[in-house]
Amino acid sequence: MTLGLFDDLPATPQAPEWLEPGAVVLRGFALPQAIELLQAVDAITAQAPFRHLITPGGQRMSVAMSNTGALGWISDRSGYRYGPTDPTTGLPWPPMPALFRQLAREAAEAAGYPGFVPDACLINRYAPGTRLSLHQDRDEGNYDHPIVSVSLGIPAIFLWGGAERADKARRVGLWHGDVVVWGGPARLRFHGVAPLADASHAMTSGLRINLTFRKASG
DNA sequence: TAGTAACT
DNA sequence: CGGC
Repeated sequence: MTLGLFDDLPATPQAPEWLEPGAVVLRGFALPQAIELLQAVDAITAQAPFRHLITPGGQRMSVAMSNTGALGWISDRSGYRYGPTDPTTGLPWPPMPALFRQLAREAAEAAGYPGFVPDACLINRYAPGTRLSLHQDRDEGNYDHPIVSVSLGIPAIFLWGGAERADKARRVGLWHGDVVVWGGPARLRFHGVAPLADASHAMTSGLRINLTFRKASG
């Protein structure tokens, strides 16, 4: 994608691409806010720095993570959970910017989930080679609320699996500005990210930034 | 088990 | 694969 000067500029408003009932890719949905979103990520991660979490099995995740909002997702040797404070600093996670909340609500509504009010935004930073193996989002209080995932920077191949880990995963390209929303019958689908290819993007210093919005409590 | 090794 |  090093040649794709205009890869993040869709020629026309894009039709929603349904992966299955309940799950949709909104191409370019976050493009108008991309610069502001990335500026906010810089401000947030100046307070809650990116770090590589450890899985319960003791392995270092290749994705660097931070959080914004009342709750943040964390992993360590004792498990996965949401918590109100950053284990690295002991401070509350930085408050979620109104722009983030609004984008998540609008994307969820466009996907058929009106009234989404996220209380957690996991910020994932991917460098070339970074991956995220297939998993389910199962650490939230209930599964009535959708997941909203915003892609910024260099492209990735999203792995869209099934209800069981062994199900074959579909490979879906995600570019700067794309937003994936899944909920309802698709809420517990396995998903992940293939190892990132080398690429560059002017707005992210050659990285991919992913914002994943969830309602973790309530 | 949000990762890895150790296979085929 | 074994501890939440």
